[in-house]
Order: sequence, then C-alpha cells, then structure tokens
Amino acid sequence: MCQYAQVIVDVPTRQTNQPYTYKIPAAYQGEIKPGMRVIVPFGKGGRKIQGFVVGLIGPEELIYEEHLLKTLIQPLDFTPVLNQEALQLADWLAETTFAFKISCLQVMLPNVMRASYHKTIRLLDQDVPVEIKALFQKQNEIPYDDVTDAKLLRQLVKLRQANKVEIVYHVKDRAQKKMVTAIQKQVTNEEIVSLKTQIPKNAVKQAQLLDFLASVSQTTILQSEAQVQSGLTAADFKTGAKKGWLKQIKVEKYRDPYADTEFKTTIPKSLTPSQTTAVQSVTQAMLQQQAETYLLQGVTGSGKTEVYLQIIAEALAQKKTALMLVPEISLTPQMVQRVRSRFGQQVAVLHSGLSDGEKYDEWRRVEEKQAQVVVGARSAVFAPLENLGVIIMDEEHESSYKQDEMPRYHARDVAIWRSQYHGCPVVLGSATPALETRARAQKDVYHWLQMPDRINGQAMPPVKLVDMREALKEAPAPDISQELLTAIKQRLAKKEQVVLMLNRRGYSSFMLCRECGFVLKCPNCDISLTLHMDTHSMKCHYCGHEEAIPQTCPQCQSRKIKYYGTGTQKVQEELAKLLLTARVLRMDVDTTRRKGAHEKILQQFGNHEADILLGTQMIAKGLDFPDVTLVGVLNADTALGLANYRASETTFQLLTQVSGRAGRADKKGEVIVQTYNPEHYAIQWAQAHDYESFYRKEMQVRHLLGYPPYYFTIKITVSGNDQLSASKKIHEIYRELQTVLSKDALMLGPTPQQIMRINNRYYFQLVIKYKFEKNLEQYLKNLLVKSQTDEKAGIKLVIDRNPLNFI
DNA sequence: AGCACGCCGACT
DNA sequence: GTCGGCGTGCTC
Repeated sequence: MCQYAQVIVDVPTRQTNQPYTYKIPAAYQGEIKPGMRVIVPFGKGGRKIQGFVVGLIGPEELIYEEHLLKTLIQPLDFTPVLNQEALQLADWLAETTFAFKISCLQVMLPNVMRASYHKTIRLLDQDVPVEIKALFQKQNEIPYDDVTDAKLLRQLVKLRQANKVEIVYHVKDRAQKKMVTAIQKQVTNEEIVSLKTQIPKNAVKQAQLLDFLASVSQTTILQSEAQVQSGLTAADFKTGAKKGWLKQIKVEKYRDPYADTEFKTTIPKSLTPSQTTAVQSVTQAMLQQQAETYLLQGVTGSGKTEVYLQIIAEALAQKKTALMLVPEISLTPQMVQRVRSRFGQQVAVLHSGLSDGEKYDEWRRVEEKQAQVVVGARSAVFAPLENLGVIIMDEEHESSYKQDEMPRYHARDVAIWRSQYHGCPVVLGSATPALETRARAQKDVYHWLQMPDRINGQAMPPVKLVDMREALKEAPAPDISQELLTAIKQRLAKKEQVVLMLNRRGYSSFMLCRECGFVLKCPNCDISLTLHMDTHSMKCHYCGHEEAIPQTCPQCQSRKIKYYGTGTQKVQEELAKLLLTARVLRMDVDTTRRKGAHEKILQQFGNHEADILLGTQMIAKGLDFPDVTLVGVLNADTALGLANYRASETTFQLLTQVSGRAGRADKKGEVIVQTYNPEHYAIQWAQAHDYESFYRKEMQVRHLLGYPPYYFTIKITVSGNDQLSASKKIHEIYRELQTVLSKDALMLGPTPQQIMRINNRYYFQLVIKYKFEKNLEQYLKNLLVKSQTDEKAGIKLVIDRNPLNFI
C-alpha cells in the first residue's frame, strides 16, 4: 500500500508546529518509519532541509490533494533514531512548555544529529562576465558564503534567472561514526603450519605474521591491538590480507572519554536502617512496576549516593536499566568514578564536557543497549534507555535542571513522565528539597523517605553567624572579619584546609567615582561593568563588551574613581596581604572557563597543593575533601537582596549545602557565615540546620504572597530593539489576557525586567498566577505561533511555564 | 530563507 | 494605463 510521511520540518525561521505530508519515493516505500530523520524539499526555492517523520498515513487519510504534495528526498537513518516513547514525549513537551515540536524532537538527540545546511553555486554556462569567471576560477562549484560582494551577488541573481548558474542546497548529517580496522583470521592453525613451509626463507615478517595468527583465538581483533601484540606494521597485515590469510574489516569504534582512567571496583557498603528502608521501598516499587515518585530527603553525609547505587544495582539485577541525573556542576570525576567503579563498562556518561563526537558515541552505546546505566546532566533525561527500572535525580532542587531555552522543560517533570510511561519509580534526592517537592511529599503525592542522620554519626558542624554591620568596623579587610581571619589562621597552623565561598550572584566589583557617584556602565546593557584584574579590563557579563579600566572619572575627571564591591580576585588580594604564606586557589567562572580547568583545580586542592579554596557557588556542590575543617561564607545574603520570590529558598539551600562541606571525615568542622541580615529566617534556620522549620516558614510566606506552590505561574517576556515597540506588545498581550483570564487569576506587571536593557535589547515581562484557567493554554499556544510574525520587526516573545525566577 | 502576491508612486 | 518599489504571507 502506498504511504505518505508526516514530517515535522526544521525551517530555520518560521515554525508551524504542524506536520507536512510528503510522498515517499517507490524505492523507500516500507522503509520509512516514524522516528527517522529525512531530507525534504521545502518552499519555492526547492531548498533541502531536515525533518522528522512523526507518522505514516494511507491515501484515504490525505486531507491535501495528492498532486500538490512534494516527494521526500531520502532518509538519513536506516532505523528510527527516535522511538515511540520519544515521539510521544516530544508531543507532551511541546504542549506543556509552549515549544515548537521541532525543538522538542531535536533536544532528545545528540547535537551532531542536527544536520548542517550549506549552499553552493554551480556554474552551468561558461558564457558569463569576466568577474564571475574570476570568482569561480577553475572550479565550477563554489560555496555560497564565499560571495560577500553585494554587486557580484546581484549579478548572480540575474544569471540564475538566465539559467547560467544554479544554487545547490546541501544537507549534511554531522553524525559520523568513527571506524577502525580490525582483522579476522581466515586460515586454520593446521593450514598455518603448511603455509609456513611454503613461504620463502627470507620472508621474516610473513613468518612472524603466521605465528601471530596461530596465537590468536578471537575471531575479530582490532588491528591496532594486533600491531602492538605482534610488533608488526600495518603493511605486514596488508600483505597478509592480500595472501588471503586474514580479512581486514571496518568496525565501529566508540570514543571512550574515560579510556585512560582506571577504576577500582567497589562493593556495596552495608547500610544504615534508614538507608535500607529507602532502598527497599524503591526496589519494591520497581518490582511491581509502579510509577511512584519518592522524595529521598537526607542530610549531607547521610549516604544518599550509596542508596542510589544499590537501587541501580537492583534495577540491573531485575534486568532493567537505570537513569541517574545529577547537576552539571557536580558531575565531577569524583562522582562519575563512584558510579563507574560500581558498574564498570555498563555506564554511559553524558555531560557538557564531552565533545559532540563523544556525546554521540555515548548516546549510541545506550541506544544499542551496550550501556544499561546512564549518568548525566539535564539533557540525559532523554537518554534512549528502554525497559527503565528507575530514574534517580540527585540534588533535585538545583536550578540547572530547568532549561532556559526552548523547550523550557524541567528535567524533573520529564523524569516523572518517563516513569509513568515505563511503570518505574523516580527518586528525587536532596538535603534541601525544592519547596514544591517537599509540599507534594506532605500531600502524599510523593512518598517521603527521610535520612536525618549522618553515616558517621557526627553532628552537623556548628555554624557561627558574624554580623558584618558590627564586624566591619574593626575588620582587617573589607570582606574578611576578624573572627573569620582568626579561624583561618588556626586551621592553617594545624595544616588543615579552608573553603571560602563568595556568593556573587548579581553582585561584583564595579567602578564608582567617590567624587560624583558615577558608575561605569555597559554601553549596550543597563548594567555596570565588572572589573577583571587578570585581563586588566572592564567587562560586561551579559553581552561580553570589554573596555579599558578608567584612570579618571569620565564624568567629572576626578582621579577618585575606584572599584567597589566584592569579587573573588579582590578577596584573593586581601587574603594575600593578610596571610602572606597561605596558598590560595581561586575557582570561579573566569578560572574554570577552559575545558578541564574545574577538575584540575579540585585535584590540586585535594592534593594539598593549596590551603584555601576560594570560589563562587560552584564550590558548594558535592565536593568531598576530608581535610577541610573550616568553611567560610563571605557574604551570605546578597541573593536575598534580589527581587526574586525564591531568594530565601536559594539562600537557605546554598548555606546548608556549603555547611555540609566542613568536617566530613573524622575531623570536626566549623562554619562561619558573614552576613548583613543575621536575623533573616533563611539564615537563622540554615544556621540551625533545620530544614523543616524553614519549610514551614517559607510556605507561610508563599501562601501569604500567592506564590508557588500555591499558585501556578507563567512568565511572558517580550523583548525588542526599541523600548516602545516591546512595551506596546506586552501591553497588548496584557489587554488580551484580561479577556482570557477568569477573576481568580492574577497578573504581575507588565513591568520592565530587572535589567531592562541587555545587549541593546529591551525586556519586559508579565507574570500570570493562577490555579485553574481553561482558556489560558489555548491562548498562549496561539500567541506562540502568532509571535513569529513579529520577529521580523525584532520583537521576541518567550513563554516560560513555572519560571524559576521572577520579580 | 526565498518567492509570490498585492497595493501605492513615477513613468511611457 | 503600466512598471516596479518592497511590505506581507506562505511554504506539504
């Protein structure tokens, strides 16, 4: 029967969110299946683009006249790259996150499977002007991008109409499997004996080769390995192939990012009673194929990782697969090693540090069922595991689980969707669960598993608050109180290590004129420039603008323009002055930009090559250094000042997490927190290590102010090249929403964003708070498709469901 | 992106 | 009355 393909196409600009129907060439009838990538012609120019087949229909289902349909050009895959689950998940993602279907399909695949497009110009007739001939030189086809001259481009357009040149579109699949040579023995050992008598006496290499072949028992061996083992060269094997002794074949090679790392195997540790309960509850659900969600709330050091590992082991024992999600930042070699050393080669690791090729290889190892366990960051939630036994999400409160570009999904929601598809449990682990997660556990939507005690029975380290309003008066340096300095000196004397954290979010050093109050700002964004001592320049963190450090104030010419505020570089200088001999390692976005720099710094610190590790938020996560006995937080509360409804929650989580870094082994730890808001409840309850009290207090606040989890929220952001058009658009949406929404819904705004201008774009936002709105979804879906027409006028619209921050 | 359609101003 | 300017809309 003749079939037609329903294809979601990857149109670079306009997205329709609706499939297009294509004829399937006779040669491919029956070959094309849903989930395959295909190349299709699109638009008047006959340009080729990539698309995904999402369904097949018969002639009776055509709603479009047959002769109007185009024919797809070719499939890009032999077998579907997206299975039925992925296709359904993509539909759900598009619906719930207000995203284009194509972006949902693409997000599930490694980057290299997104085709690259390029155009070439082909010369069809030699009768063209000299300058065009010069352009082509001797070739008759050149890349389109080589033509930059506008005059030549106009000429080419004319020539094209005269059929003297044509534009050829290319779709290139960037997914390249790496192939290597392997050899297969073609002769038996008996034959080798007789062959050896037949070869010339001086053919030493051939004799060696025959001896080697006699010694191998495997049917297939990599030639590179054979060369090492036999001491022969590639040429010798080629001779062998010519003589028919062996066959050379090409086999797929996976680029193993952990090839040189050795892993010691570890055995499961014995569990505490609360760990045992957790493991048993989850494995029971796994056995009965129940799609239940568990909140595993365990304090730092309560042994959550061991629980994860034993649950994964149980999944494997039940011949199922397991998916473990961790925040990107804690996907350190330490973490990977812990999983790898338990499950070895069955583990595939997916994170941003891998090259595109490596990611593709790991993805294929999963797809081809060579790996049963996947450990990875956010996007790994789409790993093509079949027969899932469990999904684990460590540090489930982390904001990096939410993608901040389309599709704006939260990995937690995807994990729960997949668990329902597979009938398997989800484990959400955290010491400081997101408020909505903890609230769902309260309402029995999730099962609540608690691990309140540390494994080694140690108490949480004492946390001391230093009121900087007072302490600043006699502080030895602007960012370091006397109390903290004394504590640091004590540790250094005992050869113990110190971790200092600078909470830098939304706060850094900028240039301020003490004479006239002038602040040096970015010319493109409404934000002050940040001082970078390493490059001796002023940089904008939003658009990358860079300029020289001013010597005099541009406004009043005073020389009293100085930096103000706190940065890790500045603190490092202060430390150097106060502690002449201390070795300080700095870790922030600037020192970790290079690939592998992050790991290197941690390794150096672990090897005691430094006494103090000074860094931003990134040092708070999942690090485990036994000799760290003091953790100092230099400024606990800058995040509280930000106008964001989750400020208290993130501050509490950060402080609790960083406190857990002190005294993990047998040595007693201490935490010192410098703050200007010592009486704030987030800081008070963090000091007391009391999540429950914080949770109750914060829930009250959210209830009072009508924030999540009491309300659903959707944030609409409009940005434009000029302030007026963006403002007009958001007000237009606001007026429309007034007619769409019921009386129970609330709207915040429209307001200009915190930083109204970024990279010369103006941002406005509008937040909708609601409990149930039957018309809202449909309105927003239409708005999304309609909004594309405004993009030509430079107006961009973003719809974000459950945004992680808004004013 | 690229091409057609369509509605206003300067021209044969 | 016609040519062509490019604003607008659509692509199976």
